[in-house]
Amino acid sequence: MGEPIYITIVEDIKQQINYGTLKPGDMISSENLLCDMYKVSRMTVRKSLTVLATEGYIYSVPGKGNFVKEPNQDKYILYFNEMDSIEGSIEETQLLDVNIIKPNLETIFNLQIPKSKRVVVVRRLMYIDEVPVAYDIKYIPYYRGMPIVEKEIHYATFPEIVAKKKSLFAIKKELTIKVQKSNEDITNNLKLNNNDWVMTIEQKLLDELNQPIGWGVTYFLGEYFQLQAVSSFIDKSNNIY
Amino acid sequence: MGEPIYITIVEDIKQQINYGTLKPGDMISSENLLCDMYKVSRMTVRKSLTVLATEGYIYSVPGKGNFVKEPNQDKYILYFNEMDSIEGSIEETQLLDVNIIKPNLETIFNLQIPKSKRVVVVRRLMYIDEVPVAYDIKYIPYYRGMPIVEKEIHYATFPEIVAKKKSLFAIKKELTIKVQKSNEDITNNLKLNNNDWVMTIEQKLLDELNQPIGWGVTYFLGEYFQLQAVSSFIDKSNNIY
DNA sequence: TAGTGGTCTAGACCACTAG
DNA sequence: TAGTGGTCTAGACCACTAT
Repeated sequence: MGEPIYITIVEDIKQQINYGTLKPGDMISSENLLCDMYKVSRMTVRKSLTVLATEGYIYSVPGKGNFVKEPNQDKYILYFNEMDSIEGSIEETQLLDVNIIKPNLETIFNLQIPKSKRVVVVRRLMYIDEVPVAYDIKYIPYYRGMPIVEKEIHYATFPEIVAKKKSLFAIKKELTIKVQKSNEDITNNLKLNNNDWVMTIEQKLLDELNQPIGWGVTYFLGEYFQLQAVSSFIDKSNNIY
Repeated sequence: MGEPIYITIVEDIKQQINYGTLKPGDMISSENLLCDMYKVSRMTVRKSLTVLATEGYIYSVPGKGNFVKEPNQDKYILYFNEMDSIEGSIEETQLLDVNIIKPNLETIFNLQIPKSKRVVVVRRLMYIDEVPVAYDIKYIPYYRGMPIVEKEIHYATFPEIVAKKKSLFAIKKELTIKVQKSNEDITNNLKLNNNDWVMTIEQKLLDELNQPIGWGVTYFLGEYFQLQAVSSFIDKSNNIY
C-alpha cells in the first residue's frame, strides 16, 4: 500500500471510465459526495479530480459538476528530430554551405519578413553508410552581428541554431509532413532518379509572439524514413468546456 | 484583474524561464520562500508548481527542491484520423469487402494471435472528386458472434470498428508513418503507375493490457496527403527525475 | 538538525447553476 | 435557496536530503 489516497480515488474513477460504468457526458459524484465516500477532505478529492482533468478523463463545469470527457481519439504524441528520426540514425553530416541571400517569395511568406530583409541559408546533407539519406535546408532571418560559425551549425538541430540567446522554452514549432516528387536540386543532392518521391518535413519555428524565427525543410529518402506516434489523451487546458 | 493568485505565480515563473533568468537545471525558490514572497499559503504555491510541472516547465525532487526542466524539443502533438487527415477531406468511402481469413505471418505477428485464429479483414477505398486517394485495410481478430454489419463499418474509424463494447479510453494506439513503393494490390486499387510511391500509415490498437485488438494500414496518394504537428512540452508524468 | 517537498485536514468565502 | 465547483488559509505530520 502506502499509495496516497488521492491516487486511489483517481484509479477508482479511471476504472469506472475504462470499463464503461461511467460514459462520456456522465456527471461523476460531486466533490462533497466523494469526500463522504472516501472520508477525506475536499482538497484531497479535488487533487484527484485535477489529475483526472489533466489526463483528459474529465472536465468540470462550475456550478454544475464534473463530467466524463469524450476521448480525443485523433490526438497523438510524435517524436521528431531531423538528426535522429531516421532508421539507424545519421552517421555523418555534411555542411554544404552557409549563405546570405535575398529571400524568394516562399521564404518571405514563411518567415513573414519584408523582401528587403536578408536571410541566412544553411544547407546540410546527412549520410548513413556513405549514402546521402537526407537533404536539409534552413532559412533564418539575418541580423547584424549574427554569428555564423560553421562548426556550431554542423551538427545542431534547428532550434539550437536559431535560439542562441532565447530560452528553448519560448520556441513553438510546427511540423508539416508530406510526400512529394523530388525537384532537380533534391535529385542532385540525394542522388535520386528523376521523379522519385521524397518524404518532406517542414519545420517552422515561432517565438513567444508567434513571429516566425526560422523555417526549414528536410527531404528524406523514403527507404530510410519512418515516424512513430502514440495516442494521447492529455490535455493542456484543464478547463475546456 | 480577478486573476487567481496561483496563476500570477505560474506566469511569473514561466516568464523567468522563458527569458532565461531561470535556466534548465536551476533550482527555483523553495515553497516556503515563495509563500513569503507572495504572502500566500503553501497550498496556493503548490498549486502553481503543479501547473508548471504538468506543463513541463519544472520537476521536483523530494527533500531537495523544484528545478527547471530541460525542454523536450522533439515532442509534438499530432492529429490524425484516416477519414479526414487528408487535404479537402474524404467525400466518399467505398467498402470493398469484409472477409474472414486465415492470417498471414505479418498479421499473426501484428495481432499476436495463434495462427489458427481467424481474422476479419475490412478493405475500403476513399475518394475525392471521384478519384481514389486512399486504400485502407484493417485486420481484427474474429470472435464468435461478432457483428459484421457493413453499414456500420462503412464510415467508421478504426477504434469505432473495434471497440464496440470497450470504452474508447481503454484503447491505446500506435502510428507508424512511412513512404513505400506501391505493390500490385495498391497499384490496382489506387490506379497508380507501377513503382509509384504511397504514404503509408500503420495503426495498431492495443487494449489496457497492451494486447493488440486491431491492426491496419492506410495507403494514401502522396499528392493528397499531409500531416500537421505542433510542439508540446506537456508531460504526463509530473515527477520525472 | 534544519530544510525540502508530499500528503492531508477542516474550515472559509466566492461565483455560478438550478429549481 | 441549496448545491456545485474555484480559490485560499493555517495549520499538521511524514519521508527525504543535506550538513
